[in-house]
Amino acid sequence: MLHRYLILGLLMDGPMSGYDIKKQVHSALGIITNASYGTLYPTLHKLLAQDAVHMREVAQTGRPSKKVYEITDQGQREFLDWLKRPAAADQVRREFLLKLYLARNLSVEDLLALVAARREELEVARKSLVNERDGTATLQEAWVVDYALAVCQAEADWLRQVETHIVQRKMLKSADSVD
Amino acid sequence: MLHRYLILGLLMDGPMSGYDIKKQVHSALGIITNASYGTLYPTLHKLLAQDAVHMREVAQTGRPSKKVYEITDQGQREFLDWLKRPAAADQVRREFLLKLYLARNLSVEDLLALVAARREELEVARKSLVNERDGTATLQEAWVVDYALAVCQAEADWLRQVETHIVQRKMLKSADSVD
DNA sequence: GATTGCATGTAAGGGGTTACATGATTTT
DNA sequence: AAAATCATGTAACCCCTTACATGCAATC
Repeated sequence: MLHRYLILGLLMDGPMSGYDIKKQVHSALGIITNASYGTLYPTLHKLLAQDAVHMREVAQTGRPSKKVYEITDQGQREFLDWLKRPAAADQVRREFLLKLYLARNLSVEDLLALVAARREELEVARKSLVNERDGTATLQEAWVVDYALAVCQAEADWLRQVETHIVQRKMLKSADSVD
Repeated sequence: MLHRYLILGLLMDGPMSGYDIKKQVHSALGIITNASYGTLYPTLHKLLAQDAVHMREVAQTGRPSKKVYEITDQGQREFLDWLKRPAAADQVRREFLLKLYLARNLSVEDLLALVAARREELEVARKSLVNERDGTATLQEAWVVDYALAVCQAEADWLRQVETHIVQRKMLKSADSVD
């Protein structure tokens, strides 16, 4: 469903091919979705069958011909309706959080290793987001990147706290065993 | 896949029925997943068929008999292997972010309404998280709630910035039209 | 007498990923 | 000669949600 509106929304700025859409998703929207061709093309076909878009084939010299999709009036109406409705709750599957919750079964050392690995991942993500932030062309793109940066930073801060808890508990335990 | 390890992880603390698992998911793990019976029972059946758990039926007086699942050695190995592997990347679908990205097509008033609605939602979520935080029994539960609170706060702060941008742009526009 | 809690499940469908398949052209 | 870019798609599968179906016991 999300990808239906994603496509309609991109087509609001002008006709595009499926390939063009994929490119834009990959470059500017990775924070929102990782949609692949296996999602994008079938969704376009569905939109076409439902007259939310229409399509014309454009021949090109030296390149395969492409199918350019254009949003219809009906499609525009559907998109604007969706846009004004309050957003559905985010669906986020956070494997790392689950691991942390279930980590009673892990030694303190393994736990710290898990946390450290996550922090490194976050740092890598943060750096690439900072780069991305410099290349943002529109205000909207900047908002999305800023969101990702804010969440990234919040998780990093939280992780530092978790790390402190773990270390404190470790010290308590060793104090116990010394007594 | 997530729910496979979730179940194995909960069974590491002792045998449980599917119903027990559902209760624990609902009370302590709502931030991580909202798994319903439609996920939990079939996953248990799969785990059973693969000898990661075994099951015995326990008759009860005055209540329906229940099927108590216990993790096997093989299941424990599988779980601990998973726990030590670095976590898979979070899978996300953030509808609100998508709307904001595509909101070029919205009037400033509608945009501000969208943002305001989101801020209210966040405030409601924050309050219920603060309550939940008070009721946490284990360190792990507290970590999870703290994570949710941190992300919630980060998004609220970011939204305030976005709101400022929108208002500034609005003022720029009206200054233009005065000239 | 109605609702909530305990306890189990299935069926249909939605939304998505991964891998595969094809083929020309341009760049390295 | 190999790899990347342009361009389209399908098939199989996975995970999960929603809605439905059942039935007894305890509480309000």
